[in-house]
Amino acid sequence: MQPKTLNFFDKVYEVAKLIPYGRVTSYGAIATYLGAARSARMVGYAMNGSVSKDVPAHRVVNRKGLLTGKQHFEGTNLMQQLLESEGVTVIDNQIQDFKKVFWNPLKEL
DNA sequence: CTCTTGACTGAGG
DNA sequence: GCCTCAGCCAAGA
Repeated sequence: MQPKTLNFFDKVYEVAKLIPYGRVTSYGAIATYLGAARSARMVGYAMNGSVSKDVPAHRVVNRKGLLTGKQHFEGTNLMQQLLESEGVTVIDNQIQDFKKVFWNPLKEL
C-alpha cells in the first residue's frame, strides 16, 4: 500500500510516462487512476514541472480532446505538432478521432 | 490557519 | 451541441 505521503505529482508523472506512442489521455483519467477522480485539476497543475520530469505532457489533454495546455508549451503550436508527429491528427487544438487515440490507464493498466 | 489559483469535470439551460 | 455555474482538491503566499 502506498502511503498517502507519496507526492501526488509524482504519481501523475509516472502515469504520464506510461502513455504509449500515438496515444493520448485525459486529466480526469489519470486522476481517477490515482484514486483522485475529483483532482483532475491537480493533474494539470502537476504538469507544470513535467518539463523537468521527462513527461510527455503533450499527450495529456482535457476530456474533450482539446489542447487546453498548449499555452504552457514554448510555442503556440508545439504541442499540436508533437502529437501530429506521433500520428495523432490535431486540428485547431482539437484532437481528431479522440476516442480512437484515447488511452485509458484504468483499462490498459 | 485562511485565501487564491488552476493544463478539469459534470450538470443545467 | 455550446455556454455558464458550481464543486472538487492540492499547493503556494
